[in-house]
Amino acid sequence: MRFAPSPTGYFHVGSARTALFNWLVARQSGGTYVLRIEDTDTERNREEWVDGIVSALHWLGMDPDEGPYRQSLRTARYQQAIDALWDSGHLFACGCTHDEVTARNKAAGILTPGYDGHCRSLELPRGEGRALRYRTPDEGVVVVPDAVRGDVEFPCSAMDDFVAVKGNGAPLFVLANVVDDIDMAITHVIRGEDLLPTTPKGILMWDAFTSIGWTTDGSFGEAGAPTPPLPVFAHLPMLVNEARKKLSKRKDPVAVESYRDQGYLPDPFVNYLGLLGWSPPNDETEVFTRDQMVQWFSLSDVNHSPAFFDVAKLTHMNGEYIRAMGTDDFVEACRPWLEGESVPWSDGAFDLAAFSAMAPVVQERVAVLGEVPAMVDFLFVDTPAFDPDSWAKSMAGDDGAPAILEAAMVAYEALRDDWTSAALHAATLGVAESVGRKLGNAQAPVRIAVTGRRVGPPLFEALEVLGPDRTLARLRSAVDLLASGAMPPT
RNA sequence: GCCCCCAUCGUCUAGCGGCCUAGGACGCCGCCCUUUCAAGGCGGUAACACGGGUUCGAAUCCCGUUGGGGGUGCCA
Repeated sequence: MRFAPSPTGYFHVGSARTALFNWLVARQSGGTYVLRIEDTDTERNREEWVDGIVSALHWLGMDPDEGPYRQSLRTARYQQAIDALWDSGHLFACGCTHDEVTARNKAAGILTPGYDGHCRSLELPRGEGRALRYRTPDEGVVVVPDAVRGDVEFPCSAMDDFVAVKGNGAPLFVLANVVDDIDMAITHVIRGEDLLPTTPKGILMWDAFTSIGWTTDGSFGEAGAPTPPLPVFAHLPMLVNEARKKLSKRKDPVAVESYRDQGYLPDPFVNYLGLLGWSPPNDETEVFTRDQMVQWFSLSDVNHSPAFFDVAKLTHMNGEYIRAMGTDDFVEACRPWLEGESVPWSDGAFDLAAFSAMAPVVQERVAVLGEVPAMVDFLFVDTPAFDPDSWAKSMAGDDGAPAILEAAMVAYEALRDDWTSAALHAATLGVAESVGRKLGNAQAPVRIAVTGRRVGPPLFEALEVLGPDRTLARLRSAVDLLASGAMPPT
């Protein structure tokens, strides 16, 4: 099978899902999964997008068995195919522009799109500026045998003589696609449903190649093999946005790269993708491994209706996977987010040992790795960045805050030789009692003084890792800040 | 306009004629646990688009309607 994206932008989640389903069929059938870059449109393709596709597939754990092959490198082969189709009368030259066709249609009272067949029987010679159109049958139907939907019939009467070769001689999608599928002996064409309406055109062309005795050129195997039988087609339901429209590269968050950068893990990402348009046959669980997916997957179980890409559910699943990791693996996975360039602390301030000590309680609290730095930044900065709302509510807005902070300083000072979360817990409990509050309420000023926020990892574990010197210094400066009435640094 | 596809909770889905007073998951709401926040536990909210058939029996099969989507490029 082949995964055949066009390098016109970031790697799309819909493309990732298509790649996955191809990969699954390949893995379970012993087939070869080929990456083919469909870059015949030189205007819109850029090499950097090819790199993006390759690296995204690698991240997803779906490196191709072969490729990337590039259609842009196979123009000579397409030329042979064009000549063969021309010589056998399947193509005719047409110099009409889109505007001319529209104008003629309009003059004839037809306001709807479609080629009017103007040059069909003119027998124009091939030449610069003349496109080559495929002569579609006037009647009959083309059946697309689809592994997901069954046979889908398209009446030829509704099929235009479509352009197969541009006026400058460059092949268009359908032609390059079919020629490659033949040369590569593709057995399964698994792609998005948006391609379903163009499939009958490809089938027509495939049959034409068969009828003229077209043989493979040996670029992907044995030369001279006859055109293989039609592949199995499978058109996957579209991935849609909240408005139930096809996911748009411009308007929707579809770039796989951005999910990777936010700290989504490849395994839950692939797991979630597998749930879009398919579900395991046992209906026992939605969380499964790649191996299980390979074992259970079947094209015939793929749904027919569009699926909404739900980031909330993906995020939940990502969190489940994070929580299931071993601590060491979690720490390792976090490192790019902690040792990169956009961390909220200065160079060299990061301390892996300190983070590792906090890791278990952090791990339970993040759904994506990108949330980790904000969870532990207080450990690595000189002065915590204070959240204005937290300060306003539980410090400036709480008359009891200074007393709590003072009492905490005294209690913690005595703990210097027994600086453990358990001892800190007990001491803070004592502070709370002394001011007549519950622990949950009394720990708020301490938490803000030390971490800058009302919300964060469990306080006593955090204090233990921070150590007595910094903890006490922060309590001191919070008291001073409160006394001065000044706003804290944010 | 024409061609094609689709239709179960807000979302992803289970269901392939009786096991369905429709199950699970995400989300949302409530309670419990609790050191804030999470996590976890328990409970709740919420769906077979509509109309005809077929059948002893239909969410499941057929037809139609409506609604949504895709295609209709010298893009892929």
